Amino acid sequence: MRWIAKTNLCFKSIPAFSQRRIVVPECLRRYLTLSSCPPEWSQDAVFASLIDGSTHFSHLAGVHAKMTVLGLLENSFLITKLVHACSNLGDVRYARKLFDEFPLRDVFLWNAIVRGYSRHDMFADAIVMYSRMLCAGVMPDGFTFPYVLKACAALPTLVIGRRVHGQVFRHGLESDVFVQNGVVALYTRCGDTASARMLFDRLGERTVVTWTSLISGYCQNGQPVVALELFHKMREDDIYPDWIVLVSVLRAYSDIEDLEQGKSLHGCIIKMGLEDEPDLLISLTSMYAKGGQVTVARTFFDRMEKPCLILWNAMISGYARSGHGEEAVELFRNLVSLNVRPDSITVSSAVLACALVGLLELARWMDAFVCQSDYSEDTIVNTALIDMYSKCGSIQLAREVFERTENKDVVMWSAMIGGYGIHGKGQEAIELYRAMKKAGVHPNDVTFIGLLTACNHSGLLKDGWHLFHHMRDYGIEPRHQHYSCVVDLLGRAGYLREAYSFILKMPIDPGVSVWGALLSACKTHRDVGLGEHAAIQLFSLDPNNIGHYVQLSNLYASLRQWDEVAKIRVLVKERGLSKDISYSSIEVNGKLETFRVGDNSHSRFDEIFEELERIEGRLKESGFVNDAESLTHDLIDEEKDRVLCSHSERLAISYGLISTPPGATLRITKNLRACVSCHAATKFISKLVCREIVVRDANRFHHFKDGVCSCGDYW
DNA sequence: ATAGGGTTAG
Repeated sequence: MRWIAKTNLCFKSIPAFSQRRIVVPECLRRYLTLSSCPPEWSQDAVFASLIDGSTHFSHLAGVHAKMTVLGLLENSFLITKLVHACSNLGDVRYARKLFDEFPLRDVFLWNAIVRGYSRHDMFADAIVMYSRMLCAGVMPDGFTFPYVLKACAALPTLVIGRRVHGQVFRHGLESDVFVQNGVVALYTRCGDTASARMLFDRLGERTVVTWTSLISGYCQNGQPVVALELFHKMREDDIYPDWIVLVSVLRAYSDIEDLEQGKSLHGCIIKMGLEDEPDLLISLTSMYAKGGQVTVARTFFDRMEKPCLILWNAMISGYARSGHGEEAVELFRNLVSLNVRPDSITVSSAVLACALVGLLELARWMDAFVCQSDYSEDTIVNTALIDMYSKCGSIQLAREVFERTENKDVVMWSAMIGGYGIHGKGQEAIELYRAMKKAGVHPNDVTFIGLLTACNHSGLLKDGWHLFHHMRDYGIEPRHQHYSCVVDLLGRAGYLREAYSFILKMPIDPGVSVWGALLSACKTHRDVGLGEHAAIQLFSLDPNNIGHYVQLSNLYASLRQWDEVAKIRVLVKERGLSKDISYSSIEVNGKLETFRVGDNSHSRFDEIFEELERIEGRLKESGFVNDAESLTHDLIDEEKDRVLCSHSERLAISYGLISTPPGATLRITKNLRACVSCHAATKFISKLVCREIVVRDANRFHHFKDGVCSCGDYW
């Protein structure tokens, strides 16, 4: 008894100690070595404390051994506690062993084992144990269902979940808040927000958890606006938000791209004193990064001494999603060098970032990384790789990834089809589509966007038209993108009137993309009347987008209507817009060099300019004439030549020619669409210098070889 | 003992 007194620990203080979850102290461990318990002690209470105070599985094993010696294994209360503690400390198998060895199981013991499996994501086992419990004739209670429902929510279908929901009624638990929260979460997690909403509306009692389930459900099913409405209703109901519901609300603001509202919520979070909640910090990081405020996001990231993987992922994907590909790749390299193990989300975000950067050499590095990682078979990662390679200019390497992946889903097929699309390989895209159907994979709306784009870029009017009408056979309702593809298709081919009447017959409001497609077609075919009509729609729908003004101005310029061009320039100035600066980048030795129009800042400018002049001279010799239609100013011919020759694309080509070995492919990326004159010149140059030149413009890829372009002058 | 959240591909 003396050792107890010495440590100032009397029996009364044991429960307090167990609640604080302190490591089993030495004194209690010594107790385990005694052969019997002092008679005035309650053995049960001491062992309960020992179990609760264990912080390592080895402690529990010791306690279990002692219980065996003392013959305490008949006590269902203690066994339940042991099972519970074992699963908490990570050894569900040991918990199951204890469970199996104890034949007289009450509802508490059953709950403990179901909970153990559910908490460790072993959902099938949780459901199996639940059904065995029913077979054993034990009545589930209000604690059983939350665990079981959580397991059901993780299954891909609602079949079992619905059955369990029925059993909730049979056991009279339809007014238990915890159980009902589980049911609401079940339906939202399985994507059935309608059922979840119906249940929610009928509930008598709702806690912040109930609201959170539904709000996050709407977020995950692409209805952030509804999620936000619900959040405001929740506030009207005087439910005080906690940090978990705010996670979903931040995501909703991020999804509707309303950074201002997000910022003001951030202010509230600071006032509520929740800013240091690590998991809320992840949401804030993600929101700011996706919203383009990468510097702010980065300060959150840097604030953490040891960021968790999800924070890494949020930062990397945030960089990528806001167009900061290089920063994303750099951060991914940081992670790798710190020996942090990436998961499939990290890797797919990094692959997405590489697609954005566009360097083929970087793409190959990323591919090699994936191949030696745990994710070489991962469908999502490989889909990202296919997209990456096609955006980095190599449709062949994209196809290799496609071929080597075993499990192809619709998304992967669609990515490959879309890849052929932006490379102007319409026939290949259609062939692949046939193969996909043959493989028993059903197309979705994205598949058709890829197909229609492919038809567009290859001028396959009939095929595109046919495919568009084919969508309905699959029950797919066309979206804006599909309609704009068709308008593009008709418009490029010169069927401007048909395109316009097609727009008038659309069942949904034609948006920016549809009118944009029409305007662009009017520019190609120099139809001022219809072009102006399209432009007026665009100016009211999307007044701050400089691109529409440039398009209309170019249309006027192509018809030499300089007065109109000047009017547009005034309009642009009035609205305070400025023209996007055009630039081209070229990949040399795995590095990007960027040029703007008339750029003379490069260290090798003299050599570049010399090469440029040499090339222009040879072009003229072979009869090439610069087409001035893409200029918006009324210049004399000589000036036009000078401006066109110093277009960023030509500077990039010249630099490529002097800094790579003869015959090497040149890979160029432009931020805007290819201009008519440079496109024609590049075709000539490819033949003149016997080089393949790959140009990625804002829309698609052009492969120049032997004087022709893969786009067939159709872009 | 219970339920809710954050990061990926077209």
